Amino acid sequence: MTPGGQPTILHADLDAFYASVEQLLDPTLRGIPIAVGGGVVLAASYEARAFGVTGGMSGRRARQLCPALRFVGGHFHEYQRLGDEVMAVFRDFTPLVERISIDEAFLDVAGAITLFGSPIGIATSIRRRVKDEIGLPISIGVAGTKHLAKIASQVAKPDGLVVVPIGQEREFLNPLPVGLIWGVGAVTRTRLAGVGVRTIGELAETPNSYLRHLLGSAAGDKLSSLATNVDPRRIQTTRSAHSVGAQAALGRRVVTPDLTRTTLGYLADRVGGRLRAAGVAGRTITVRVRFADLRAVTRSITVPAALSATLTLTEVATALADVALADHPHEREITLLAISVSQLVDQASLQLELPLELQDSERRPGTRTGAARWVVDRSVDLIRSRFGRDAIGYASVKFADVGHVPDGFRELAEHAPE
DNA sequence: TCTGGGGTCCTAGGACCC
DNA sequence: TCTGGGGTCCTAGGACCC
Repeated sequence: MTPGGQPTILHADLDAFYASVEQLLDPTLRGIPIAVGGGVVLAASYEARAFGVTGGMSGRRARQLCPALRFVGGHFHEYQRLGDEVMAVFRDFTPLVERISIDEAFLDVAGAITLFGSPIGIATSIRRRVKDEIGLPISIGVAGTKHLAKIASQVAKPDGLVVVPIGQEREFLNPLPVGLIWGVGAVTRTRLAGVGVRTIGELAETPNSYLRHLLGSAAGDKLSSLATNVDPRRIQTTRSAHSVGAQAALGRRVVTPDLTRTTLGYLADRVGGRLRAAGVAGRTITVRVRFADLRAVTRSITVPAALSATLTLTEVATALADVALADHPHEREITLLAISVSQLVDQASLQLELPLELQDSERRPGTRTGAARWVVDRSVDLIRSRFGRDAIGYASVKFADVGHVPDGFRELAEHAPE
C-alpha cells in the first residue's frame, strides 16, 4: 500500500469463467442459463445463477432449480488459452502479476503509474481490453492490500470495478458479511454466527484473544489483522507447488486387493508423470481412503529418498492403503482413493539419492531398482508426449476402469476456477 | 446435497534431540 | 529419578479455496 496515497493492488477475476467462454464461443448460448459440466456443475452463467444454480452443485439439483438449464461440454483447451491471453493483457501493464488460478490474479501496479496512469485508470483499461480484445467480462478490486482487493473484486461482480481508497477501509468493510473474507467458509461462518458475529464490522469489534480461543491462533490472528487492515503479503510472481496429487471417486465399491492395486496404480501413474514432468520428486506419500459414509482417513509415510517412479509410488501407496483398511476392518465399501506426494525436491538433488534407493531395492531380489524404474518411466513419458497418453502404459494401469473422468477435466481441475 | 478433482494451510500430539 | 524448556520432524485430521 502507498501510505496516504492511492491503493495499488489489483485483484482481477474473470466472471463465471467457463460459462462465459462457452457463451463467447457459441453466440446462441448468450443470454440464457447454461452450466458447464454434467454430473457436477463446474460453472454456471449469471442467467443460471439467477435460479440459484452454483458451482459444485450436482447436475440433478441444478436441473430442479432451473428446468431450462442448458448443459454444455467443456472446451478445456480454450479455457486455458483464453486464460493465458488475459494474463498477457495484465503483463502489458506490470510484470508483478501473481496468477492464483486459471482465471484470477493479483497485480501490483505501483511501478506502472508513471507509464499508464492511476491504478483506477489501469483497472479500467484492463477491463476494457479484456472485453474488447478477448470478449470476456472481468471484475477488478483495487485496494491497498491483497486481502482487501480480493474482497473488493467479489463485491464488484459481475462485470464491475470497486475501489477501496486508502483510509476508507473500515467504512467499506464494516457492513460486509464475514463470508467474503478469504478463508472463512461454512464452518467458521457458523461458528462466528453462533456468537453473534455476522459482519466484518462486528468481527472487528471482537477481541483478538476471543477469536483465537474460538477459531485457533492462526485463524484468529488472520481475522484480527484483516480487521486492522494489516496484510504484509507481497505479490509473488513465481510460486512452486508443495504437493502433487490425484484422486478417483469410485462410487460405492466393495474393497478388494485388486481394486486398490489397480486404482492406486492408475493414480500413481498420473502423479508420477506429473512429478517427472515438473522435474521434482517427493519424500512424503499420502493415501486417502473414503468410506461409504463419506468419512475419510489418511495414512502417510516419509521416506529418506524422494520418489517419482510410478511402480515405487504404486507399491508404497498400496501398502499405506492396506494399513488404512486394516485399521477399519468393518468398512466393506469405499468411495474414493487418492494419492498425494509432498516434501518435493528438485530431481537434480534426487540424482544424489539414487544410490540409496538402489541399495534398498537390492535387498529385495527380483524387483527392478529405483534407478531403472526411473529410466523406464522417463521413456514412457517421452513416448506419451509424442503419441498421446494412451500410446503406452503399464498393463494393469492401462486397462483399469477408473479413468472415466476425462483427462481434460483433470488437467483443468489443476487450475479450477470455481 | 451425496455424481468431482487438485491444491494450501493449520492444529495437535508424539518422538526425539539438546 | 524427576523436572523442564526449546526445537524439529512426522503423522492424522480438518477447513477452505478454485
